[in-house]
Amino acid sequence: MQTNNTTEQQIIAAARKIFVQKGLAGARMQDIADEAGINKAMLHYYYRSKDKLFEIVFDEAVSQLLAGVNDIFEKDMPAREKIVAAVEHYITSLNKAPYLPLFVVHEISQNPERILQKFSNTALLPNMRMFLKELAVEMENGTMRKVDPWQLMVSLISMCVFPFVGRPLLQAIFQVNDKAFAKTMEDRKKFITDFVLTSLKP
Amino acid sequence: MQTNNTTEQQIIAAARKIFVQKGLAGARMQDIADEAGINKAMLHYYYRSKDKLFEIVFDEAVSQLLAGVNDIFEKDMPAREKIVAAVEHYITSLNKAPYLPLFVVHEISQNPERILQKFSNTALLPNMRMFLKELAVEMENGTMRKVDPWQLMVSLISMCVFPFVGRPLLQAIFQVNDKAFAKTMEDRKKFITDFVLTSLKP
DNA sequence: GTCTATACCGTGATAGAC
DNA sequence: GTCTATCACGGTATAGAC
Repeated sequence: MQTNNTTEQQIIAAARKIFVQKGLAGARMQDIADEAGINKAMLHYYYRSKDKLFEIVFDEAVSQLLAGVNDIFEKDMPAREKIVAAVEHYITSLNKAPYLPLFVVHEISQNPERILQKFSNTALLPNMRMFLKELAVEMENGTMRKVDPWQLMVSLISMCVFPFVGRPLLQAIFQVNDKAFAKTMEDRKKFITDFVLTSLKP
Repeated sequence: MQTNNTTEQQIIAAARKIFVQKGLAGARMQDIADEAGINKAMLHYYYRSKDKLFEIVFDEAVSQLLAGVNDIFEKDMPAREKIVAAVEHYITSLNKAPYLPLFVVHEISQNPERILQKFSNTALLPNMRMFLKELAVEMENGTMRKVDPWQLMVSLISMCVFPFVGRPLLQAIFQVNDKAFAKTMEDRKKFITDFVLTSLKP
């Protein structure tokens, strides 16, 4: 091979930026080409179509969102510590890629079928189910107040992820800039864990 | 006037459905025309452009999302009861229009400037600020555990709204159908209020 | 007010020279 | 591998007959 893979990488980086920003329908191949500093023809040379390119970016985004969380639930820890670890991991991770959740959620809603296969080859479901069982056991033992484990799980995810999804709206309502927002999310780690663990005290 | 406003209304209804489903960039004027049972030319006759039509639908959606919440915060009630009322109202309202939040949030992220003026002519901010102050007073008095009122507010919104935003994802992960989802959200009202009020006990 | 036909342009994708 | 030129299509929008 004469060429190194720099061009492919540049294209993917550019595609990631544009697709995440504008979505599949809103993104233009020209935008991606400009961002990568090449011309449209090259995009089709390396990746056959817009859809092919998008699929790569989308899959990568889903993996990034799910990575780590799965590992945490797998660890051998008390449920409470898993909650703390998950919140810590999730907010740190999202602070680095704040636009990912909205992108993924929007594209899934545009094409729900796309997501189904992605989940079949992930171990997320079994690990999450196991965690829900662990919660149920603690509640049965009386070491944790009884609540619906599923609702609890959804609440945890909501409290961590929603601020990033609703970020433009929240910033508009509460008048905070980007830097203040990131700082607030950093503080939010402690708030969520305290808030949740307090509510779960037996 | 020879014609009644049925056609206008049909167009708006169709536009609402298509725009909310596919977003501004993804929606086609042809889709809207088909949905309304007329032809494309009529769309431009009644509403000059796609953007004009979109703006009407979008403004309506924002109003629908904000309406009611504002009234609740304005009422003369203890903070705890406001929380209960807000959760009840919000989930009931979203169960009737589950795709609105994702639509609004996505379009705001595409064009953040659009939202700024909408908020300036809404009394949402002052009422919300007042509510935050009420929470702070209760915490000062010791009738409520001390937490950051802003983080609490964001958490409430998150727990109510996120399940609808992440609905396709949640349904995929936890394998529930539409009907079961609506029922689960109905149950969620009680979960959220119990969960939050328990955590806020002094 | 409602339709058909069409102008006009942007877009994804390809052909073909180098 | 990289570029320019171009095709084919679909999109918004308008003209103009009825």
